[in-house]
Amino acid sequence: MREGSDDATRLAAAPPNDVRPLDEVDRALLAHLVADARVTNAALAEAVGIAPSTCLARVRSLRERGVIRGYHADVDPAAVGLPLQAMISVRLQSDARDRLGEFTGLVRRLPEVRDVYFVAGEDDYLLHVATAGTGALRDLVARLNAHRDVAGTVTSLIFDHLRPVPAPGS
Amino acid sequence: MREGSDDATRLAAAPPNDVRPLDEVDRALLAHLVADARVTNAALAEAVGIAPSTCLARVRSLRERGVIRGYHADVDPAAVGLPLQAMISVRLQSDARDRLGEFTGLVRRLPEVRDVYFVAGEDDYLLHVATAGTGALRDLVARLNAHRDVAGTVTSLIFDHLRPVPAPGS
DNA sequence: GATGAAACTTGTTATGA
DNA sequence: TCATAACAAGTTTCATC
Repeated sequence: MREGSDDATRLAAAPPNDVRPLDEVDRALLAHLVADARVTNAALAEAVGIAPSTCLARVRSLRERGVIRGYHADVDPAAVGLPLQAMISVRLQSDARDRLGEFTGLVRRLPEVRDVYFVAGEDDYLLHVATAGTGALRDLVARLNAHRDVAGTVTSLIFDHLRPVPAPGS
Repeated sequence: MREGSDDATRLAAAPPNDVRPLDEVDRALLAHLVADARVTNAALAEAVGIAPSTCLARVRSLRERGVIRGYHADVDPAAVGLPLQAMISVRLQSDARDRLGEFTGLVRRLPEVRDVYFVAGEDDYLLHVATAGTGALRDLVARLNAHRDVAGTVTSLIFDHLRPVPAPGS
C-alpha cells in the first residue's frame, strides 16, 4: 500500500529502506545483473572475484534488502502486437488530491501502461503506453479523459525508446 | 547502429523483424519471463504446460528473433545513491536534424540517463534520469543546455515511478 | 563475512517416437 | 512436439577459517 490507508500511515515518513552503503563488490554484482539478469551464479562470482557461495549470499541479501527489486525479461512491444508507443501527460482536477491512490491504482492496471511517472509541475502523471495502433491509442486517451478526476491530457507519439544498460565495467 | 551511418542505411526501411505471429504458448512464456526472468526452465515449462526441452527451444527462439531483447535486474535507484529522479524534456535546434544520431549517442552514454524517449511534437527527447541530488541534477541540466544542438529544456521532478508488471495470468 | 568442497538440483543435449 | 535418459553444469549447504 504505497498510498497509505489511514492518517497514521499517510503522515508517516517513508520506510527506512535499510540504506547501508554498498561496497565495490555489491556495485559490481548489480552492474552485471542489470546487464544480464540470467548470468549464472558461478560466472557472476568469477566476474567479480569472489567465491560462488559468497556471491549467492550477497545477491540474496541485495534482493532481500530491496536493492534488487526483481528480474524481468525485456520484450519488444512491437513483436507482441503493440507497435505504437506514446507518452500521455495527465493533469488531474484540483479537487482530486485525496484520490490520487485511486487513480494510480486504475492506470497501473491498464494493460497498455508500461510506466507510470508521478511528477511535480503542471502535469500530475506521465504515462508511457504501448498500443496496437492509432485506434487503440485514441480509445485509451478517450477513456482517460472520461475519468472524473482527469482535467486534461496531452499525448506525444514515441518514435523510439532506448534504455541504456551500462556495461558491467562501470 | 540504430541511427544509420550512410545514405543507404538511413533511407532503408526498418529491419523486417520477423513478425511471425506468436501463439498462446509464446505469450504465456513471455508473461512469465517478464514477471520473473529467473524462473527455471523446468518451472517455466510446467507453468505453461509444455516439455522442458520444448520450452528451452521456444525461449531460445524468442530471444534469437528479438522478441526478448534481454533480461535485466531492476535496481532501486535510491539504494545506489540516486534518489532524485526527473523527466527532462529536450528541444533541439531546428538545424540539428541531421545530427540526431550524435545527440542520441551522447545522452545514452550519460550514466544518469535511464530512459531516452524520442518523441514527436514540440519536444524532441524526454530523458528519464536518476541523480544523487539537486546539485547533480542541476549540473546535468546545465550540461545539456550547454550543448550546441539544444534549444531548451524543461525539467519535472519525479515523485514516484511504477512499472506495472502484469501477472503471468494475463 | 568469506571460503572450498561435498551433496544436491537443474539445465542441456541427444535419441527415438 | 514430446518423453526419456545420460551427462554437464549450476546451486546450495556446511564446516571452517
